Amino acid sequence: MKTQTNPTIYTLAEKAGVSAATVSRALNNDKLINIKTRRQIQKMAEKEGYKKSPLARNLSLGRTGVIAALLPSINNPIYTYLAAKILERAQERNYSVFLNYSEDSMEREKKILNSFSNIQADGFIIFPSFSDRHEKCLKKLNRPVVIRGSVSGKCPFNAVWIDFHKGAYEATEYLIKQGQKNIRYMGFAGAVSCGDERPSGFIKAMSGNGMKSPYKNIIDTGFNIESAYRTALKFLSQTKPDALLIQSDYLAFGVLRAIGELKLRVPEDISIISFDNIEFSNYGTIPLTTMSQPFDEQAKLLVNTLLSRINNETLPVVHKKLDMKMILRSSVCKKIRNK
Amino acid sequence: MKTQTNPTIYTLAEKAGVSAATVSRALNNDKLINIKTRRQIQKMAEKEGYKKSPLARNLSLGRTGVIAALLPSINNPIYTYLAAKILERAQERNYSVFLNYSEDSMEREKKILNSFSNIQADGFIIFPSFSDRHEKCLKKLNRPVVIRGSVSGKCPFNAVWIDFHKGAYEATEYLIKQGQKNIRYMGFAGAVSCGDERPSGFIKAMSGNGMKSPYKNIIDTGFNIESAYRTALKFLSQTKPDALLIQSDYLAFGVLRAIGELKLRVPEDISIISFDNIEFSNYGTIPLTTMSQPFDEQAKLLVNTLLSRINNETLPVVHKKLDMKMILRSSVCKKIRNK
DNA sequence: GTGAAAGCGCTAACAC
DNA sequence: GTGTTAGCGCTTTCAC
Repeated sequence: MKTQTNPTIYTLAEKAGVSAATVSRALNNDKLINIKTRRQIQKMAEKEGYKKSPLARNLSLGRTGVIAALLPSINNPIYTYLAAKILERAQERNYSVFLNYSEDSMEREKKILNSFSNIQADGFIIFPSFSDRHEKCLKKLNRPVVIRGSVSGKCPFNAVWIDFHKGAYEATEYLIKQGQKNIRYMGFAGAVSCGDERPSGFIKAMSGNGMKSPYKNIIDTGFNIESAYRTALKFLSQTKPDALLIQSDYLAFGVLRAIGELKLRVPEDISIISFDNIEFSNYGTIPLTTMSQPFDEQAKLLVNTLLSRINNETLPVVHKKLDMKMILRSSVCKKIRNK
Repeated sequence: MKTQTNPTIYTLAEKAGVSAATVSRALNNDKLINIKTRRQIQKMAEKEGYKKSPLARNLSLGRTGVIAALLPSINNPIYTYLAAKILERAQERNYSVFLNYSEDSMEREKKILNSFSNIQADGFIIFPSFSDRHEKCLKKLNRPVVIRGSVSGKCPFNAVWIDFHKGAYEATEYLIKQGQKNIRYMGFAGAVSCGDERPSGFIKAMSGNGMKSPYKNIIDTGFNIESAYRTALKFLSQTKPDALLIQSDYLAFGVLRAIGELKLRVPEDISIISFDNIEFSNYGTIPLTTMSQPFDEQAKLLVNTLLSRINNETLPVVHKKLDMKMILRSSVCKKIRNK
């Protein structure tokens, strides 16, 4: 019972009395090989506990078997969740994923993007969070890329994104229908420069309802939860809007802290709708009404389009927009006006 | 300006008029190579945009360059955060990480563990969440393992864990000092079987203060946030304890929803301490007092001990216990008794 | 239908 | 101090 080294196609070949090439073909279920020998070899491999070496395989195939991903943040669960789903999908297809997070700095985002040309990956998944001016950089990669974010029709890369414009529009309309008048949008202003269409959806709904200067109703929270908290604390101690539309559930939790400190009640004093439908949004003191984005479908789409492109570089570029769904919970109420 | 294939040690060797072996050595900064030629080759590699192929390197070195990890859950941010930190540390050392989540099923945990013997990895990081009876299974792996969880002194694997016992003890003592009397512990009972020492710390503190039958004060919430919510809703509509000690911030958010629905206030009606110090615990309507566990240090320790072991299998087994720190926030108050 | 042999890009034992 | 060579485990072209 000695510790023996793992079986390889050579040891199998020897045992089976055939060549290594035959074993290789048989294990890849190559139709060229006689069905009987094929089965026989497969059975024997199974029995010997044979495991393909991805390393050797990939080296031989001239690929790396890794896809590199750039995501915005480690703290917002939507991204770690998406990352986990991307991982799962990729692992199913025998790819591994090299994860990177830009966190809250444009410099870091650029740096990582540049470092991507040093890392050999078969393809890239990019969530731009500070700038959409990455084209030259991504072109230099010289490898398939899929962007998670809205792009113009002529963008040469695959892209999948969420219809935040429509989502924000619907959410705002809903608030208005509930009798809310003084509504503010809160979010990271920098996101607009890389295709965040929530503000524009908000503005469209507000102007459509005859409200003046909706642009002034947009408040920059900064990128992270702490800055959202601080901004909200300052803002809400001066102003008492009826309702808030918040860029993400994540930032909403920052705002909620400010609301709690100011002894305001949700939704009686202030209604809230946010975006994403992270698991936490359904828990905590007040379950949040939110615009849900599809997780599994999105992750699947991201890795599938990328892998198809990797395996066939001549495929046409695909741009795919996904819809949101409103999840009604307890953070919005009907506004009763007594005047 | 044609698309040329990447430089290899061979193309470099040719250009430099030396052998490939020399290039390889120079790039590994091997002292054997004349310092001048070394620098020269390094410079040229830089200039030509040479990138080492990890595939070829690892194949040659007879390793895979991957470490496989089994974590409990994709939803509790503490694990995704820890995962991200583990990833970072591993990437620094040129290892990639194969992540797996057992989610809420013992079957899945077992299945993944078994599948680990099929995946060639250089080492394993295991967070047991349902059972600690994995020894035979882990032994079969025949590779270095580090366990994140408490183990007995004779456990043959590396392990690092958090001193939850002490943490729970201190948290409970603190509640008692604040005048809380009727205190309950809520958490996933199944965790005890794999070394969760929070309940025992809680019991020790409670009995030490002369409270009778502290065992009855332990409530099983199940594994996930939804079951924690349901359990709390049922429990709290019948009983009104002074304070709750909750196994994790994550589960606390489930409990908070129940508290919110029952129109109870934190901390006026009920005080709360939980564990982990995830980012969310500092936000939401009420910032949570929590027992913080070290993230960065933990991740570093996990991958460092594993990698040392991988590179030197004769190293002694290390068991390392990490301390918690109490983070005072707003979910606990002094209990004023009027009687 | 199967085998021989070269090649993927690197490392390391051995020779000089 | 540097070169030669074999080898890591697989795929695939070309022969037979």
